[in-house]
Amino acid sequence: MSASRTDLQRVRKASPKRTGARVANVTIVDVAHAAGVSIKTVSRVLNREPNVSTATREQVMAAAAALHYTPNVSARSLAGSRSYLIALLYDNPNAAYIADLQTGALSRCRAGGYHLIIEPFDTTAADAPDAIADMMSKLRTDGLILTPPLCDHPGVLELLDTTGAAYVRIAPSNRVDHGSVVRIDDMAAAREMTRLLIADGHRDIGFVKGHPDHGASHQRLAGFLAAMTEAGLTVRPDWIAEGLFSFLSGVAAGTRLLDRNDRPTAIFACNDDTALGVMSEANRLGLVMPRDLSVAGFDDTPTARVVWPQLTTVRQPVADMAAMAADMIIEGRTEDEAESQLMAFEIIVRGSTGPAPRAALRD
Amino acid sequence: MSASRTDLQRVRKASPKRTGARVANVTIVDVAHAAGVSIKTVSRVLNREPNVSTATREQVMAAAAALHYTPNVSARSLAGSRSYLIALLYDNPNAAYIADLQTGALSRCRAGGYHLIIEPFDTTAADAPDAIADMMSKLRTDGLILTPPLCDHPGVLELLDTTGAAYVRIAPSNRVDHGSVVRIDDMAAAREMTRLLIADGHRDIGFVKGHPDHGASHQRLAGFLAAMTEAGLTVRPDWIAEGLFSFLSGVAAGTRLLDRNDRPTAIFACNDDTALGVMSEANRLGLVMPRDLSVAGFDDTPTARVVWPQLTTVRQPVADMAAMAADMIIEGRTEDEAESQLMAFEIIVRGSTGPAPRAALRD
DNA sequence: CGACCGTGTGACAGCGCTGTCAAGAACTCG
DNA sequence: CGAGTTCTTGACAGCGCTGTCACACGGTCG
Repeated sequence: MSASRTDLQRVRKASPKRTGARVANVTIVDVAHAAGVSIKTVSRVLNREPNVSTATREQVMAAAAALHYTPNVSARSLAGSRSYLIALLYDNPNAAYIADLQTGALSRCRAGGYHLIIEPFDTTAADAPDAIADMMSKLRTDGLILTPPLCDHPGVLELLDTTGAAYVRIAPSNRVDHGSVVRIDDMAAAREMTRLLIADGHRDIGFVKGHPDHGASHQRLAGFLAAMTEAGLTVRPDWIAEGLFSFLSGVAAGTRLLDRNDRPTAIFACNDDTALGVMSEANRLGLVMPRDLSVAGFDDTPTARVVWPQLTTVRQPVADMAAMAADMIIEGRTEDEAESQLMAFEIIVRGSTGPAPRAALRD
Repeated sequence: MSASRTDLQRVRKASPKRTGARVANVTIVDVAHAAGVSIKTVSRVLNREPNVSTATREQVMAAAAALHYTPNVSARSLAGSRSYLIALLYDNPNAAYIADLQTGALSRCRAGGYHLIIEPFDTTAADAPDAIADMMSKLRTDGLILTPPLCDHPGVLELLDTTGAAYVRIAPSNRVDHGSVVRIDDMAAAREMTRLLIADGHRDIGFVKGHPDHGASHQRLAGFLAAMTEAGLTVRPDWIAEGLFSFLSGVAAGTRLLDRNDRPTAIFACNDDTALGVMSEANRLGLVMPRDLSVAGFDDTPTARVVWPQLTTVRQPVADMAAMAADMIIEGRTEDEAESQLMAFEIIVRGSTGPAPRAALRD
């Protein structure tokens, strides 16, 4: 212990070119010296390469630990083929969703000695692919995680395919079999949620669509329709409202569906923000939930637990999905054959849904 | 145009060691060749160093543009003193707050050719400083942005001071004159909000404290007390409830303050999440806002606009604060004398506050 | 008009690490 | 027991760039 401490002191003093103010930098040379081997052998041990004797390996490990050695990412990136950098690309207004993705990806990155670069991109900008290419050549990222709606951007996908970059798409909507993919079964989730409403006695159920650019929107609608059909219920076209995944579009949809005499007793919105908009409008119209109206969402945003009544919704394991994506990149599972992972969802029942009002007793 | 295009082709073909699948990498050598100068001169132009003739500068710029050259960050970091990497460190449950910080910091990073590394840290873990030191030596970050509550962690501050790392603290609570700082005047903001409630006729005002570890909590309480005192109003100790910045602590505070006969007509909570908890509890107790109770928060989280009624709150320019912090690091303004920036806040009046009920008419 | 200075430019070393190759040690087998 | 094979290790080049130094040139000044 105290010996290694002394070593450290010496090494620090010996190296002449420390940029004074920075953290002390122990290099691979110091470790090699301390362990009595060549730097290449240290490199082998650190990279878990085969063909190193156990004795050597342990010596090196001990020396590295004693010196608190941490390999320099830039040097590794420059010399080798890996940069230990993963970029998370997004263009998504939903802060909570992004935060969850980051948390998940970061947990896996940290475990693997990787770091996460986050880069927001404006999907609508014409030069989005250029900006991404620029970033990739600057940083030499080992892989990209694409989130909706970026994961469906044709130009971006084309760029990545032609350059052969490693990338994983999270919850893509179209071309689901294109590239490596991590997603949930949106259709099945929406079907289950609809079944829940039906089981509560609802027969007059409205639906608010999601943003047409997100493929999940269409799958969720399909799930809704499937559940209605299998229950023998008719779907009224005027009870299906447009939506854009935003709170305000939910308010507008709420007005369309609720500010009338023949309104549905339950509304299933394509995501939580929209559902919250519907609830806000229901409040304005004096409807009490779930007595007069049941509302269900999709995503389980933090806000869903905070409104009154709390929102019944579908939970996607967003963090787990991002962790899986990071994993696939770190382990190089995007290389040969693209992989597709289907993750489990969960229906979260809270106060915003309840038994359908018995028509005879009201009005 | 077509000439340079041809050059590009040739260069790509000529360089033997492209890792096939990656993005084509134009190096500084290619640019130097195309411009007919040495690589050092190209480097000078790219780094805006002085003593380059205008003619040379323009030649180099043209060649770089034609070749779509982007300097490799790792190589720059390894060879030079800057890494073009800024780390945003956080340990904060509030996704929206972090997302805003990221957005702000990223906007400035991108403008300066920098990249943002995000690193969550568990403040309570004993080895937080070690983990940060580890990250710094791995990545050689040019600077760190510390957010609450990390920006008040004594061990972390000590580490950064001894290593001489560049860092900026966002909204620190204690030792405000320590290191470079970006913040708002929490006390003034809380005072103004309280004045607003008083101007609405409220005399019976409750307060929910923030997390005791965040200095902002204390300053906000001080602002509240100052406004009450200057208006000649007495502050009832039993109308000041503990809080932890969380929704649940808001619910608990709501129970304490509202589930009784002599309750305040207005409650000012130290942040939005807490205020939302109070509102949730008010809803449960059948109180209608703002008729029976006014509630004000602090932060202007996205949720504040989404609940019913919408929450009156204080908006901090979170993104701007992070952008300022990134700016200070990029321009090296943390080096010599520490800088302290005070940013402007804004009172956002929405539906959750209104005139005080006239006591004579109710009860 | 020679000593001196500022300006513009390039040669070169080397940042810390990994990939390649070669060489010695240890082991196998007919 | 010698040739062939595998294991273990190290020397060395070089990734793409910046920092240092040196050099050539034109201008200034006593």
